[in-house]
Amino acid sequence: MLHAETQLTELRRGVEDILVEADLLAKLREARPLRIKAGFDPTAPDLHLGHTVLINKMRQFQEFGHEVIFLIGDFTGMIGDPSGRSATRPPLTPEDVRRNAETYASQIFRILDRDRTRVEFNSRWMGPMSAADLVSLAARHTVARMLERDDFHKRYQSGKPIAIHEFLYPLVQGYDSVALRADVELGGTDQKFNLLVGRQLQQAYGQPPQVVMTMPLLEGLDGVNKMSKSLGNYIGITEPPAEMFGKVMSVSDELMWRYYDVLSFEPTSVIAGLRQAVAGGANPRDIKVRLGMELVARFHGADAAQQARDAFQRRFAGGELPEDITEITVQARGAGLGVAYLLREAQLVTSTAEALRMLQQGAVKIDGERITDGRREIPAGASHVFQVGKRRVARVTVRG
RNA sequence: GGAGGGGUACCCAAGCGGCCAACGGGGGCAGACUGUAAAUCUGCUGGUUUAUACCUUCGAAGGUUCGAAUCCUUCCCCCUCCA
Repeated sequence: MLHAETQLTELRRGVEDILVEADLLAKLREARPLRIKAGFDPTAPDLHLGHTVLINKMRQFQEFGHEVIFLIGDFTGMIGDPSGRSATRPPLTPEDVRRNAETYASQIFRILDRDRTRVEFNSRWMGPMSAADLVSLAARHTVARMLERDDFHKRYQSGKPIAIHEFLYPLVQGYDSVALRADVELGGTDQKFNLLVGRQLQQAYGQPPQVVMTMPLLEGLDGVNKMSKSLGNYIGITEPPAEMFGKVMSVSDELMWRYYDVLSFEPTSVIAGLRQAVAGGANPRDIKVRLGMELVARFHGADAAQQARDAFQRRFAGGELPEDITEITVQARGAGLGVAYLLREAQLVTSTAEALRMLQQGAVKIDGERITDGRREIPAGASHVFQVGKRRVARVTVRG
């Protein structure tokens, strides 16, 4: 096992907060595999790179020889984390939970080592808990401490209702740490309060308190908002290689470094070297290519990464067409079809008005030749490659 | 319960009787350039068989007017202050 100080240096990377760092160092010095816990929602997972910041940290612990526990909060899911939202979630059936757990597995084991990951469900210990046990658990925490949590505090102050069961969510999550005898718990910065409750409960149950590590929320492709599916600024980990690579390349040169810090597995020393290279005049594009390849390789393998890069370079640097072009057939009206209508029928644009705009802006090419006349008729039976901008391409055949 | 402020296109936000398909910003798309789907600059950013035309849109429904996002009535929804 690596020297404790060395581990700590790498583990600190990309982390928002470590509470308490001295405790972590002490635990690492014990030179035993630590139990690293991270909890996940049992709702349908569709992970993007933002989520992987946390999973990457789990992997890092794993590489250092620690025991990683992937905890699915199937019991907690029935309560619903009160953080922020007011609407209660619909309860999940056991089948839902099992199916979601499988989906999780298929996604996280692209990063984590399956053989060294322990998957747990908190219903295992929460399910059999008796009412007396629950009261006993509740007795170990105080209302005043609960009200320290920001959203509880605000709601209490403004006289908005707080249901009793909402207090149970942090308690149960904290009790999970007791049940697992966790040494470290990982979570997003928004989970800080819940993670700290775990610390307090462990002490109340006579256990050494876990170390809490919070991970920052990753900025999305726009570099401003947090990465989220609803904002559309995300890179999903199941996206096809070409898509994933392209999205990485679309990140600004500045944001690229942020992604390097929290998403890359390259050692910090290597990244520092890359920064120096760019400062010395190296093309940031090439550094970005490197990051794109690392990420695509992680989720799709090295071959796919090579292909994605080569295709990208041929297409955008070389101006070539992509290799597999979508084939579309549209119906002629009379002897043929006007270009503007054809583009709409082929769904390369959403309306005739947009087609005319694109034509006017010189965005449309037929077999590589730029055209601006939307009235041009494509005769029935003809088949050409149509491009709208750089990214929309299709081979369109006009059927008579 | 009382007083006031507001609901405008994907988002924010101007307009307050005709020149409004509606300023400006963000986002998005496109072009140029390039070192890339970076940065920068420029243009576009309701729809319609391709249109100095027509249709739909400014919370909802009515009304006044030659003409309304702009005025009136009713209704719905948000926010702030007082109690």
